[in-house]
Amino acid sequence: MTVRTRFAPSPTGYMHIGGMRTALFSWLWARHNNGQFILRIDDTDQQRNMDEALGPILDAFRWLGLDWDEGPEVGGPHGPYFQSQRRQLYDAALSKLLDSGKAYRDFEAPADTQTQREAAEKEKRVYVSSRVSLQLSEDQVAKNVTDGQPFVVRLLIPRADKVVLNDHIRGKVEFDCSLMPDPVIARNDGSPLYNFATVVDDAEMEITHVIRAEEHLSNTPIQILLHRALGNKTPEWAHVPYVASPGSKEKMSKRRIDKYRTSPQFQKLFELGDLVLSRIGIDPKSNDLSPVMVAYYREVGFLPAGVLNALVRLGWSLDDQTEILSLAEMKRKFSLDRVIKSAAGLDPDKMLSFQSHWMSELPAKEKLYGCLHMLKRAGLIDDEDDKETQAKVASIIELAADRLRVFGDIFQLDEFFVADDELKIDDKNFQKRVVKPENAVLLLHDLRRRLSDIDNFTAQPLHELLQSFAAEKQVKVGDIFPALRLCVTGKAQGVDLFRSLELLGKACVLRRLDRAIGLAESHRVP
RNA sequence: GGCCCCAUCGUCUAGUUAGGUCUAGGACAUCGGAUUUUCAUUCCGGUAACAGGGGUUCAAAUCCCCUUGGGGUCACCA
Repeated sequence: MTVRTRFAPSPTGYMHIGGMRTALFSWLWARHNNGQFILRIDDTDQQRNMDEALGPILDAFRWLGLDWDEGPEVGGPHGPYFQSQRRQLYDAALSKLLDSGKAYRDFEAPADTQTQREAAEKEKRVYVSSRVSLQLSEDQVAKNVTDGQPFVVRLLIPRADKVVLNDHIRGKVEFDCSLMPDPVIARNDGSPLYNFATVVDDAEMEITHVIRAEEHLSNTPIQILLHRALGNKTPEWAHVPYVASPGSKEKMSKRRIDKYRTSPQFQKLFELGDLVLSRIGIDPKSNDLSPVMVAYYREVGFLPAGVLNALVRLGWSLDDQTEILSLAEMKRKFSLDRVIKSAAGLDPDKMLSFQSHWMSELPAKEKLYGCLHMLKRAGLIDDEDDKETQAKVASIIELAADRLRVFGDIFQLDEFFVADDELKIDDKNFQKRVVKPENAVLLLHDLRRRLSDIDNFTAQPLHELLQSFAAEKQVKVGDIFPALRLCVTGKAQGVDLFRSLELLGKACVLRRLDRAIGLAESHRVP
């Protein structure tokens, strides 16, 4: 039997990071078993712009490299893959249930149903459907229908039964049917509801394993009952725990983003994100893009491998050691029985650590392209394809080394891209190391002269020059290096100073030095 | 509230199915130390957990029960 799994998102306009993890598990299980992964769009209740709503979801899959064998854009033998276009299937299944008496038309007014529900709640009694419409004779039902009496179709729950499911992750779970109201499976106009459409589609698409989030566990007995009523072979189930927000056990949610913003666990991620997004023209305070969404990580400059690695280790482990896994390895080694049962909180720190690892593994060329793209978006370079620009950026990346965890980190080296008079100088440190010390400006004046005299403006000679300069002036290198750094990069610390000087070039270094000295002097004489 | 699910370091987890090899292992974070002109890296080391209570057993993180805590779900949403 070929394993067939599916992911069935509703087109919401964004891809949830937790949903992505569920999808990953589902994809992994299919691929691990050389099976098929199907994407189906649950749009029974949507009337919005499909491109806008579905685009980001497909983009997220493509970005992470999770392909689908059947679904939107690729089609397949069980299409269409949009529930809104599969009405005939649902109609047929509905007639079948109605004809066999396994479902019934319920003419009870919604208000009445609601009242009973509330009454039951008030009396602390379990609510089950009144089934008054079941008393109606066949003729009466027919008459009601022709009269246009509104109704819904409900599945007739076999109240004497128990539903036992053997979940791949949760083990044996039992539900008592006597406690279940008859669920509505179709509206008056015959349009199907989620539970019903899902069952019809899962059967028609020959899904063998339904791998989905834990919150669907309570839907499962209904779906099993529906499969039985329809005479389908019931698929196997695996209910994956949801992804919780950092430091809590609550399901991560787009709506709580403002709360996450102030959570200490999320701090680093938001700081990083804010910095990068504001550079590339995305309002970081807008909630259109947030760490709840897959797109956030792409925009900030995460690698698919980093995100994937973080996601797969959320609720799944291979053994007591393995942390780093490529997609290919995951595919080989994934198994459902090693998925944990409890909800796991997303850990931004660990995510960033995975990301750092995969960034360090990335070939230089790809690092270059990623950074070029970022710089271009921020307007810090004009032409991504310009050879000279590429060579410069490549050198900067090499300088940055492991400081570059995400592509957006390239902005922390913006001193190499901004115009001299736009260089921002860390004022607090500038005061401390340049303005306040008695001899600093004097030393810098001297140093400037020496620097302008040097012909071979490369790291090694520069280093030697600085060293002998310090010795000659009888100052500690620790006094002069930081001051110089502040003047030419604006920062108190950073990448190798001498290679930075080399890269910036003599002219630029001298200009910046002049500007900084001027600034320091004007500071001093207020 | 009903139903269902879950419970090991701050976090992600190994160990639970087949009780002993667990004085509970790893990773991230954190704190020291070494390296580094600075920062980052790297290396070395430290702190840190079986929710509580009862059983069963020679032996319990592991099995059973209760309590507590956390979560999900209770729609003519998906």
